[in-house]
Amino acid sequence: MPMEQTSNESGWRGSPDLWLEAAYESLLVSGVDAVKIMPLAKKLNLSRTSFYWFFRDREELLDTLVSRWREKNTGNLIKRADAYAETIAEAMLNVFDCWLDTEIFDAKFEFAVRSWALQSPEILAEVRQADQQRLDTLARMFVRFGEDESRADVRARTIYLVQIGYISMQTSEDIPVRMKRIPEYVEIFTGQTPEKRELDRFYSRHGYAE
Amino acid sequence: MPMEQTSNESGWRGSPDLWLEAAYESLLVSGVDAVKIMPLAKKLNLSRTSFYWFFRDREELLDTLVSRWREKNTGNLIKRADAYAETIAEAMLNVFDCWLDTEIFDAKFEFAVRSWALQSPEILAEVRQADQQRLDTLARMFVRFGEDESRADVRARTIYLVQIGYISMQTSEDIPVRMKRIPEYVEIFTGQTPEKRELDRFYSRHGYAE
DNA sequence: TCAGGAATGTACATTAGTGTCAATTAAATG
DNA sequence: CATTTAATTGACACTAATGTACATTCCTGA
Repeated sequence: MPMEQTSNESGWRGSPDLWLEAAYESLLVSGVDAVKIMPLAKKLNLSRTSFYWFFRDREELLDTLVSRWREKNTGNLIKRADAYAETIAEAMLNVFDCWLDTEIFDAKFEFAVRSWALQSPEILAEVRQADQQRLDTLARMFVRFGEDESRADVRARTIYLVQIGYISMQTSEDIPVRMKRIPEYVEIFTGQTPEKRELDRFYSRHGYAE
Repeated sequence: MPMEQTSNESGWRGSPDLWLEAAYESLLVSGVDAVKIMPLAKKLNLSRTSFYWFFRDREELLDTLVSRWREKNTGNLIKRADAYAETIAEAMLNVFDCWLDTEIFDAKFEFAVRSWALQSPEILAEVRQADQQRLDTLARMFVRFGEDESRADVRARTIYLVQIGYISMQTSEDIPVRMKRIPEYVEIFTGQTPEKRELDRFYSRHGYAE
């Protein structure tokens, strides 16, 4: 039976995942220009050159990071927007899951990639494509609940832009503060007041008691 | 009479402004890590070392860029939000001026600085302070028109976040598209439908005819 | 017109990164 | 236990950037 190839399960110290994880962390806290082999090696206490055993070059490492981002963030957002809901308010709350759970949507990762797009046309193209997909999905959600196309589009934009804006602000308020604002956001975004039971379902799903 | 010290008015080829302008452009199109003396020198067709006549070092150049940003963007946004208005819809439209006129608010500059904040705690502190000032001003605007504190706060956030999000998306739609969306945004943001004459005043101010 | 300061350029020393290669070490496997 | 394979390493060659020292050029005003 083959051994699991993740991390340092095998007696050796290094592994692609180890380097990738270190790269991911550097990207998040200091941006793409900090993702350099030398500093990563120092962080991992490995010789710089052993990196080349796992990756052809720095390029390849960065490409892997992008794939990771694409799969995680865009994928999950679309899933949430398409999830079952009885009212538009409930659907909205489903989407809000993304903004509260790092497992579903990685905001720091998102910001890091968007900043990266500034210096790389290829990344910019990736980001634009993601934005388009996400906006389309959100607009579709409103149409599903009877909003007309043009209105659905502006509403989708509002929601999405607020979130991207929030991410760009890099603020991290504590959960209670954000939870308090939720009903008001739902109302502004959908034009509908959420039912108490809808909110309760949402709060409980996030392990939050009023 | 002293000669004007801007640009290359004075028979010399170089000047602080020349370097600063080149730095500004590089920052905008490729991010702070592209603001390096060697490439700038190449761009300006000057010897790299003559830079040191005008600036102590790279640090000093970057500091100058930050001051520029602080003065332009935050300053003007606050002015717009405090401008005279008869209704909240009109006030909102005043603020929208920022999002349509590069002279008033430099969105690319804004994004570049925010991305820069990722790798520099000092810049992050600057950005946070700016956000706070801007949000406060916007909230004050809503309070002025009778909104209660908590509601004013969420509304201010919504508007501001949408704009920051828009900037982060780095999309550049043409003016007609954006203009079409304006009335809907006003409605979502303020809860009030703008009067025709208010919109007309806004459109004409931006040289746009329906 | 020429002295002196403003601006530029050349040469040098240093640092942080990149990637290649050949030698070596350590685990897994027969 | 010997062999193979996976992973690690140090030495080398290279590039792009930083900043300093010093000589040179060019404009300006006395």
